[in-house]
Amino acid sequence: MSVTSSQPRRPHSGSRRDEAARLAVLHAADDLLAEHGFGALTVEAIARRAGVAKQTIYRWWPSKVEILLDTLIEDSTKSLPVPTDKPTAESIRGYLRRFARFLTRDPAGKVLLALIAEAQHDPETAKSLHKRYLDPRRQQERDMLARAIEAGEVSPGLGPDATIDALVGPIVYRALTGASIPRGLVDTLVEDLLRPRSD
Amino acid sequence: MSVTSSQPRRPHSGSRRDEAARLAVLHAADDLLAEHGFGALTVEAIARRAGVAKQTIYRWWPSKVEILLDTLIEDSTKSLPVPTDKPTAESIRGYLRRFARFLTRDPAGKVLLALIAEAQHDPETAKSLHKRYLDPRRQQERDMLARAIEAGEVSPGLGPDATIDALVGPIVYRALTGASIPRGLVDTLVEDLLRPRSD
Amino acid sequence: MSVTSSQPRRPHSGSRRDEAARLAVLHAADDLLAEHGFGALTVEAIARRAGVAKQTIYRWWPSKVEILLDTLIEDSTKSLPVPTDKPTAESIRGYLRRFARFLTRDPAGKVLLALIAEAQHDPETAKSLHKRYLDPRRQQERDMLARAIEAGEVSPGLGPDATIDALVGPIVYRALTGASIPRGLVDTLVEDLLRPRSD
Amino acid sequence: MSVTSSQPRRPHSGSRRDEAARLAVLHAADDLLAEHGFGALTVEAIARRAGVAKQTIYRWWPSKVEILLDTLIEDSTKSLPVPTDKPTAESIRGYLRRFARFLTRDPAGKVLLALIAEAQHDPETAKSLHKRYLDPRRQQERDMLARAIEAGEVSPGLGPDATIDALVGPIVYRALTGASIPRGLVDTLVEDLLRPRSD
DNA sequence: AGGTAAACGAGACGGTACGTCCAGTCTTCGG
DNA sequence: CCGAAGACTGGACGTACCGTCTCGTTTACCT
Repeated sequence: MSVTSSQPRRPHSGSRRDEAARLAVLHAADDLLAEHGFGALTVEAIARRAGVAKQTIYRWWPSKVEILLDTLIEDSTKSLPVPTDKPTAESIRGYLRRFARFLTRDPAGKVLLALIAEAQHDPETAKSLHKRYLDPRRQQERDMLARAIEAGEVSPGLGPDATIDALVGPIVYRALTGASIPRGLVDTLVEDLLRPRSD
Repeated sequence: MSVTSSQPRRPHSGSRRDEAARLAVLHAADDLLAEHGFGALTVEAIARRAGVAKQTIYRWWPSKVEILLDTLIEDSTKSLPVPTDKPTAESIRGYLRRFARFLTRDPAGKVLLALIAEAQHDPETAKSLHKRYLDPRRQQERDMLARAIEAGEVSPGLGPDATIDALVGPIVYRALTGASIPRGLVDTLVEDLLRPRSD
Repeated sequence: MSVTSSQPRRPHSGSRRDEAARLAVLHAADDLLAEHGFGALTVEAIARRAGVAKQTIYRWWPSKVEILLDTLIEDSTKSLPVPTDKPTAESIRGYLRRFARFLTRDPAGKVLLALIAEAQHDPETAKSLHKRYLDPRRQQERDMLARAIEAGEVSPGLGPDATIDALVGPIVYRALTGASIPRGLVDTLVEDLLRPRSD
Repeated sequence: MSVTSSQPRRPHSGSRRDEAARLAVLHAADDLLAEHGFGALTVEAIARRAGVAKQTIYRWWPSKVEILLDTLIEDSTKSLPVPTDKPTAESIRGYLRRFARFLTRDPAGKVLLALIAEAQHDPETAKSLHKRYLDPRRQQERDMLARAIEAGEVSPGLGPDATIDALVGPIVYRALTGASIPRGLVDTLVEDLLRPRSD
């Protein structure tokens, strides 16, 4: 018997998790958020759009927040990596610019804003968002900052977390209030907060 | 003697808007948000708690967002006025500290966070929030800043709105992520962003 | 403008129960049972068919069994009254014949069979069926029988309930098993069970 | 009968139908019906209880009705045989008494009631119930009756099926309505219906 | 002083989404 | 090839709120 029908033609798999369904749900959630806003983001709508039964969603995700977290983590790992190579002020500025762009342009950025918003309404969301997204990312950002300080590139007047919040906060806040994020804002933040007067 | 009846004992009024009902709704909304979180803040629950018919709410407020805006405006006018008297760096720092305290301690601060959150989900909320709260307050903040600049007290490296966002953003962001706002953060923000290096 | 629109034009009433909705539900349930069988008799289908919201059903009926009981009581009061006037063997025979006809021909008869069936699956149904239908009707039947005995028309060899069950049981059983109920069966039951040999 | 292999030590057999699984399903169905009523009798629950995969059930039984029919046939063959030996009125009365006892006491009797009930809801069940249980049994009962008539033991005023229904109907009906079946009822039915007035 | 109009509480209504449960089908994997 | 395991679509369940509506009652204003 030869190699016949080696292409993976399977309507849906069976005893193992259906990867196609997983992706369909993730994309459906993303698309609905982008196209019709958070109000349209119901589990029923996701299921409808993904061509999947509601139960399949509830089997794998405890809530729609976790779906969004999945898409956010996947997307932001790809399109918004924290720099690990050159610990320079320049690379930090680049990261913040990409972050600003991510929040205002990339659909995945809307997902983060939506999750921050949802976290205000629901403590469970707050916990998940921290544990699965904010905290790990913050750790990487702290590393980035620590290496830049060690290299003598920057010397902030605040502790690591406060410094990062001072940089990131204005960007997030403007995104949340629908304002654009001008290049000069990021530059000035980096300039004023990472290189204080006294040297 | 006897008839005292100075207390407003009227089962319900008649042909004019019932002020007692208005206050009952506002307080019910506030209380529910504080006690049981945003999830419990349904129109039905507000009506139940306020001892008011649902229709009475819909008659006067187009949505529960407007209820929250009413409470927010009332409360933040009282407990968080924008300084108008002395245009000094010190008074700006004081304002920011009170703002930080408002967001993290005052129940009314939670209302602002909830509205910023809701604005991510619903454009109508975003519009109302800007028009009725953020924009007017921002105008006062711009005035405060302009007078301080004119008085030579501060000289920020950014335009007015960007400067204010750079100060306010970190505070809001930390509040949104459930972090405390240390005194040093506000001080350093004011120091670094309002009195940049002289060159 | 005169007496115009004295006819009761009201789309739906408001604060009082909507009689039109009540009837729509009852008829929808009846129709669905008749047209598509018990399997199609879901609350959702009834709501759909009646043009009524599901909640309107749950507001007034604790279960679909109670809906069926309502239709059954209403219908069988009309089309299958227990004779109250002439306490003769003939009137009893007539009643049994109408009962047989009701079970096999009248759509409302199917409702009774369905409820007897459902009572086997669910004790709550059994309780309701007895309390609201079987018991009151049985009381009337006992009265009918007692008066006939008193009048010397009949003299059964069994107690009242056993006698009635001996008459009614075969009819119900044949209906349940999809058999027809020949005239002679009813006649012979009356003959053999109500007028025993010894006199 | 050879090796008997009385200890049932086989985890599961392999290529032939697993008798242990078959029995486990049958008993699980019986037990669930007896313990938790018809409502608990879902295919999933049977599979769970029997320690068997759902598919194993669907492979061998087209529906849960057929499972119940299997148990019913097996049980009622054992505990409720139709008399074949002595064609007397007495043996018929004995059979009816055992039948009454079967319906009200034996768990397997509940299975028959449940199947009669289910047949009202689903035509497929009605067909199966007749074909596999009611019709064959009825044939035996007709034989029993015919032999008794031929022997001059009884002389009913009705045709065979009507006669049997007149005897069985009251018993089934009382069982369906949760009533007890007094000894005198069976006696009187036999007396009045099988030995009518001599004229 | 009486009549009218508005606001009130109450709550029924048609809807939409929730999260759960089961039916019946399908696929994988081990024996 | 059988059976255990279990993922999958589909659809009904009963609940919670939504925003709209109508009822009957209660004032306040305006003739």
